[in-house]
Amino acid sequence: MKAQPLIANIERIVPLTEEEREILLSHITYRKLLKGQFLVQQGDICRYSGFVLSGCTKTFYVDDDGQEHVIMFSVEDWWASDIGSYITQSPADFNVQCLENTEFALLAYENQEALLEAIPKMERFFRKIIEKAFAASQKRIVRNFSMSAKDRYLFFRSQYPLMEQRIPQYLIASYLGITKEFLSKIKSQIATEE
Amino acid sequence: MKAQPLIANIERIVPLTEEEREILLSHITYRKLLKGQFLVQQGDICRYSGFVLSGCTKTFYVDDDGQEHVIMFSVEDWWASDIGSYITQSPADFNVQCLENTEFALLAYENQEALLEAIPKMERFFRKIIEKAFAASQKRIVRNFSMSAKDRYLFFRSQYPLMEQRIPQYLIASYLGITKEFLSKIKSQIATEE
DNA sequence: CCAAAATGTTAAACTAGTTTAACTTACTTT
DNA sequence: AAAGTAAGTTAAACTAGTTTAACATTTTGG
Repeated sequence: MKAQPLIANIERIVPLTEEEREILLSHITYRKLLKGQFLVQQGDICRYSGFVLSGCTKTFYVDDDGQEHVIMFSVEDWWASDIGSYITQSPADFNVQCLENTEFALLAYENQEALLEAIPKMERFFRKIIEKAFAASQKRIVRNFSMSAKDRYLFFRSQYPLMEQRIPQYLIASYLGITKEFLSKIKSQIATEE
Repeated sequence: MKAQPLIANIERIVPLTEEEREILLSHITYRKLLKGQFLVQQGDICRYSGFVLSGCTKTFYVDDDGQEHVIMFSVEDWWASDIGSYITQSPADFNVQCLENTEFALLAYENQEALLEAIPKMERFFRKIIEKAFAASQKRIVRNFSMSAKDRYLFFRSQYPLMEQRIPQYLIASYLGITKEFLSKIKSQIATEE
């Protein structure tokens, strides 16, 4: 069944009965987007949280100078959305765009509300995953201040060893908060060290 | 009653019955710490989430070179803890230290579990505040990459106009990810502009 | 299979922010 | 009121990372 990875992901935190699984699935829709298409665009209201079944997205902000800043990548088994916009149903600060053809299990905002009404223990699931994401985000802020660009790159590589093969370097540079030219320099420096 | 600000804070998100308020309060303890004392220390397990009734704390990380990096300040009506450590009950990455004599309403980890058992809708409260904190954290990451130190300082000043009066400049510099010397330079630059 | 577009590299000139160090000012404590 | 410590300032020398620009390589679509 298509949503198997989503069910598995949820049940790692809150086990569900067969009935609950069915209720859950009745609140989920599916959508395939092509490479380049957007799940949300800056300024729009983010109507969906997307659980990635296959493919890959980038979440990014375009600043006043037109520069892109990647804040996260989402691959299989991760969620993608602009949470700030989703929870308040107000205009998004971020864009979520597909880097590959991407298949999502979508939870529309209204459906999340209905789902939490129907299965209150799902509150627990969402609380736990956001807690984890928040803790990770705080640590990232500290890394950005306490580590050099080179060390952040090495950390990224060790934390997500598979991402580098699917994501262009200039987007990884953006995620690390540096220019693609400087990442290129770092990489050649690492290469000559070895 | 001492915990009034906490009750008010919670009821802005989930209204409680009189009975629920009592159950809630039975899970709360109170603690006063002096300026300089710690609610959590890096390496310890964070046993409490602290809601600040009066006073002020800094949450910070000390890196391998011994440098402090402030990730947040908590004043009245804010929570303070190392969430990563609290939720997993594993060693803390951060310190929470009082910048003033500080009075907390504490929610011990075991008590949070019991409280969520007793009043399931409290899940909703914690989910909502963490969602908000996470969205804010993501935006902060982007600001740190897309804005100059001067603009980050001006943003901080406009977002938290009262903090500057209670918190030493060198800690604000740390929060902004710059040295105290550079913040000093920024301030004199702003002063001559006006 | 070719052309164009997207991605990646190199290097020189530059700049935002750091480091070091000396000095000033403001709090505490006695 | 003195003395010590914590906090803030200034300025010169420095460096991590940016900018610009030219070129190399890979991927993609027609």
